[in-house]
Amino acid sequence: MQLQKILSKNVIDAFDKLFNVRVENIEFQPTKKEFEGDITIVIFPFVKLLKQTPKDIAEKLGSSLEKKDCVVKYNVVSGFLNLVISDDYYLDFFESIKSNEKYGFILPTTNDAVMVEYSSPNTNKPLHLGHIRNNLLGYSVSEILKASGKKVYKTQIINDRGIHICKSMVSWLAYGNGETPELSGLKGDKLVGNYYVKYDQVYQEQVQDLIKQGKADDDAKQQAPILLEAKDMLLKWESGDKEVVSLWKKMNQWVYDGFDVTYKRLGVDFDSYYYESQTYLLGKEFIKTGLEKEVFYKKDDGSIWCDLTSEGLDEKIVLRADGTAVYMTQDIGTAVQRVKDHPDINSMVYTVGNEQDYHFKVLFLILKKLGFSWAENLFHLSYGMVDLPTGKMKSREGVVVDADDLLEEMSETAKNISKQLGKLDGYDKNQKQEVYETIGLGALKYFILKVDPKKRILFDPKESVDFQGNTASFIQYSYARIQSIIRGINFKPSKEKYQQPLEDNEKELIKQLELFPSIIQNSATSHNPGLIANYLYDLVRIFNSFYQSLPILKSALIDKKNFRVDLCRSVGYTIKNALGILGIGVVDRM
RNA sequence: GGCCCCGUAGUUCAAUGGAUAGAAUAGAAGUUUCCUAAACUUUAGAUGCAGGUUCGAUUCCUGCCGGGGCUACCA
Repeated sequence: MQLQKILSKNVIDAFDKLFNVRVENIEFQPTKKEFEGDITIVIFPFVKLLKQTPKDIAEKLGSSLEKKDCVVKYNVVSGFLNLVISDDYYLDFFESIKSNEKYGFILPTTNDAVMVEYSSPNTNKPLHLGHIRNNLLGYSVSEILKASGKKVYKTQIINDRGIHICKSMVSWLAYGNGETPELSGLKGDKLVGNYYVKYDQVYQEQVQDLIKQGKADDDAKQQAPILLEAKDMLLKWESGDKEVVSLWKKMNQWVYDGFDVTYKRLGVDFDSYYYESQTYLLGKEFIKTGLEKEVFYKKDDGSIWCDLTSEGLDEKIVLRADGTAVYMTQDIGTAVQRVKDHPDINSMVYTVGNEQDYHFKVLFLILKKLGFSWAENLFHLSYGMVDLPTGKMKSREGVVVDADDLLEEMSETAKNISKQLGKLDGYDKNQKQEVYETIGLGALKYFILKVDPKKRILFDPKESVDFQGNTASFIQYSYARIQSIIRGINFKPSKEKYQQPLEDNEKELIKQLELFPSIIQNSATSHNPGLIANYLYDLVRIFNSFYQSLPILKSALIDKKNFRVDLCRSVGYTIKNALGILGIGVVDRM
């Protein structure tokens, strides 16, 4: 049984007996290292309730807890009751997890199922650094949720329709000369991206021309010929024009194939894909339903709106006057479709940048108004932009860090450093490449994930990914050292052999191990982006490996006295720091 | 203008309303008979400003000052 549960029960009983008061929530926190003790109860909240001084309460409570179960002794510092936990408790606990191979990785499965959406790129631009942040967040959150015992469906919404796609298509038709990924050797997403850029160039030129001819700015922007072409194509597409649809399919496939290469290298995957082209019609249906239910209303020009002013928001369009779908229409359809396809899900997470905070506020509200039960459990995992030293990334101006380029660069950097250090001599070519990828991508992933998602990241491709300090490579290095130690030992675990009191860093290790499952659980349930970012369970595979090695290592600590001395002196610090880096030095819920 | 997010050591990041605000880097000074020095030890250094709430505020509230975003019949 977990420490917190034991103590919680005892404290509640004690309150009942001593003061004749039922208390519900007991606050535990780790004892600061300056004081004696392992776990601390904050007394202040009870002062008003009991009308006694904090010291008195703490003393009474302390003496009643002392010598019970795992509490050896206690001390009181102002309003803090510090409890000292017995070594036996730690050892017993350790014995219990030592045999459990899955300890800390998977919590008991529940019936909860959640769908996590991430990535969701536009099909006319290659993936960039912002998508990398998105993918890493979404994937990590999925893994955390899985570890917390939930069934997780990883998915994405592919924006495969709309005016932007038509822009690339128009541009390719006009300037492509039949270019394909095979002919050009370009990744499909890159190729299509080029034509989107081309479209924008031509469009800007045409707008300028029109302005020179005396048109007003706004008119010029609306009347550029290439835009009209694209709009025309959108209408054709929506009406199912064969040629348009076939071109659309072809170009989209190029893009998907290109994306897949990037996803694979990044190490993320999806259980399903949703295409807006397949859900926007369903969305339109629910616009109709909403209109009947008077959740929406129609304006004179025929456009349909949702009035959210009573909720403190404004009016939002949900269907254009010409009857075509907008973003909101599609998102409503997509959400409904997902629940239809997966009746067990009762919660959804959308990993989308914070510039869409408002959109999701509105979407969730509309879905609630439409009366869906699952609409109560929708969560927007919102994250900040990734800035470059040169300023904001702007895809239209070509100021972006391309995802593929970045991944390659990280791997190259790892390669160069490894070569300098000469640590990989004796590995064959494939092994080396694998190590470069692990190190390079690990550095990137950790660098991005360690930051609170809400915050902007300043990313300097050249300098910011370091290989020292609070970095993935340091953790990887620790892991490698631990493995190398373990390789050298044979131990036969036996509690009886252990005579000496636990040393502080040993005790700390066990505490951390005990804590691990609750960290996962709290990360998963709190929906707190900060927690999620900091307790990333699935950050590269290194983390898993790292934790797997800890119980083994701890056994060695306990059972091999001779070895133990060396280990504590030379490796204790490594582990401790690695744990600190992983963000689990924060013992707040034992 | 309205709404939302962010302001913590030189820098990059932490801190369920709790004890003396933690790390890492960069700076200064040291450490190699021992498991891989991509390491370790010591040292100095921070809550934008002003109020409020309370036993206690980096955290909650208000105002200001900075940075960013949203405020499209774009997605």
